[in-house]
Amino acid sequence: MGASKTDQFSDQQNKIASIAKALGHPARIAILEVLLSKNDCICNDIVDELPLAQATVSQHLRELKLAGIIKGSVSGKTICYCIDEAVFKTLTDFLGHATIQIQTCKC
Amino acid sequence: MGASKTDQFSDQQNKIASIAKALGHPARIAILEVLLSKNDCICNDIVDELPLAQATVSQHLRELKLAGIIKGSVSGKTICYCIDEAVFKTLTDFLGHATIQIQTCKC
DNA sequence: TTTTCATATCGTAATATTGCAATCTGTAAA
DNA sequence: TTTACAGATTGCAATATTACGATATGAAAA
Repeated sequence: MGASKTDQFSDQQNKIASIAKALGHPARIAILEVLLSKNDCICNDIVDELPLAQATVSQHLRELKLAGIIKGSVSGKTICYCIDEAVFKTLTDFLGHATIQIQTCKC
Repeated sequence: MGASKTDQFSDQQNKIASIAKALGHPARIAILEVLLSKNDCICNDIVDELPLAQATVSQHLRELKLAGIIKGSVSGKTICYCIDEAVFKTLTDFLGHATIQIQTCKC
């Protein structure tokens, strides 16, 4: 074995996990921060601001795209990356609901 | 290479990423859901409710513990696991701030 | 003390992720 | 067209994660 037993869990659980997983790397958090801080979100800017090679950044962007967190649209010679608020919200909602349910620990 | 270049990113970025990473597996989402749904959070219950072997569940609990998301305190023969609201909040806050900053995409 | 039960840890195999150089693709300028 | 540039993809090596059987640990019950 070694592979995740994703089929044993609900779609909801897998969905939330995959979004969280996509956020589970400092480079991807850094990418989001760059996207958030700019109006014009061109990939080259991101590469310039990260301590990683172009190929690696492109790969991280792919992960974020696969999880649905960002969307990229071709804009001439460059690509415009934007955050998809809706998908982002799936995780926020889960965390919100969870937080409400947290009880004072009896132990 | 292959290892994460964590030292190239800020403590904040690493912290948020590590919490998100810990949530990045459906089994760990399922574990949290079990913990949230019960007042008495004994590990054995968790094992019973997950489609994974005891050793595997224990390992997932360890990951959540390492990320600071849950805390386990020995309670006689069993262990009581509880969610740490504060650490949980670190991610919620990041997502909250991010959401506010999201701008309508110009592209 | 021996047994039993709950959980952790170890060892190991399968698979996934991370990172980068090199290369490919597609667009716009020359 | 050729050139140049922005990104994506490929291939590969290093490392990390996932899963589980087997075993260890530690506490209460017998």
